[in-house]
Amino acid sequence: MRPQKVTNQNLIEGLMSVIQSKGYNGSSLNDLANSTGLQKASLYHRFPKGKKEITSAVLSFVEEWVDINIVELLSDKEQKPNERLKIVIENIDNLYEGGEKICVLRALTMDNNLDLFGNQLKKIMTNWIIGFTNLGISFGQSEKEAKIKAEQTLILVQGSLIVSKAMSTLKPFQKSLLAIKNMYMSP
Amino acid sequence: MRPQKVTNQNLIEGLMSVIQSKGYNGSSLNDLANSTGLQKASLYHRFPKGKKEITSAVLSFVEEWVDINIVELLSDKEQKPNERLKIVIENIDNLYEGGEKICVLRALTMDNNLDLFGNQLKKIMTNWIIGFTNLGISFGQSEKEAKIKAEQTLILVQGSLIVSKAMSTLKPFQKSLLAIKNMYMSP
DNA sequence: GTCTATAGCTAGATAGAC
DNA sequence: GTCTATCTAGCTATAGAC
Repeated sequence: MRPQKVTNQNLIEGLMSVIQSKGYNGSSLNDLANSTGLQKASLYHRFPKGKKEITSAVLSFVEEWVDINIVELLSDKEQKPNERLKIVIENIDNLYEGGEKICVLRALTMDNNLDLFGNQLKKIMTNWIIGFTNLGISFGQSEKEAKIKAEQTLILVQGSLIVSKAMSTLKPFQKSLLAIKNMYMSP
Repeated sequence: MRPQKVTNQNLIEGLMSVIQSKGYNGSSLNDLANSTGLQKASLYHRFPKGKKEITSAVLSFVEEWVDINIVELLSDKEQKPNERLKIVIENIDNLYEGGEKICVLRALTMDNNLDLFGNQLKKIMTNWIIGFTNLGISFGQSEKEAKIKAEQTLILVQGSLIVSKAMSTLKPFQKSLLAIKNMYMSP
């Protein structure tokens, strides 16, 4: 067997950036192959089911990323709630590059793709909400209140990314991150 | 000349529903033609520049709809602010069919089509924000405060539509409409 | 103004050499 | 495991009859 030209890790990062900016239907296998330095046929060797499998792998990567960089951090009772929130907000900011990047999740919520990836999308969003719910509880909120606010954080991030993109200014996203902070830190 | 089989109005409504659910890259000319009852070639007769022109026409329709059913109503000083808000919230609810429908604007901020439709998207969102800013001012807010809240309404609607879609429940959207009401009506 | 037919192309996917 | 070459289906877009 020949040696791998590209590690799986680098592969996924390249693939994700294409899907993130062009969406599922907008990303051709040529685009995807070019982003990795491999040929189309080689991509099929790694992902026999083609674009669907590639996208699913990207979503698995995102799921893991969210678990590590959001959910677990927010749930870590060894850290003060203030500190947890601060770090996670920074992570979210970095993930979307300050609001420049489109969210992979949004890119896949179109009708034709929901059948394919709906379960993975739901899981990632559910985990995100669980993380922020844990944070709210640590801040002394009731579980019900914490859940409502947690859902709100997801809505604010997703919504502000759209508005930022369409209005070509990063301010709405940045302001929403601030609003999330204030939601928890001030009364 | 033969008679038109379909009026322009009916044409646009069919076309919009396809683009709304499948996105720009996800909508083929066959999809678009089928949704209208015309053949592909007939669509080209009505929209010589093809899919781009079709999409642009849909966005013009949306722009007009927003102007009439949101911006103008919110700015109408003959009506009490409470009343204006109530009616507009109902209109938004109907537009998205309670949260079932994807927003055309979102569908087009996605696939790297911003080069093609960015200006129209920006205009529609700007108008939306102007409308709600006028409402806020009528409620006694400062212009600055009103503008911030207006932008917030757009973020909440867009964000909650995504979350509703992904989580397959209409609750986030419905709760966000309520939150918008409370944003203006309660202190 | 609408249709059928088709050109020309690019998409996703596969075969087989190395 | 990666490559070149190629298949077929679907795409956008056009030509021309009615």
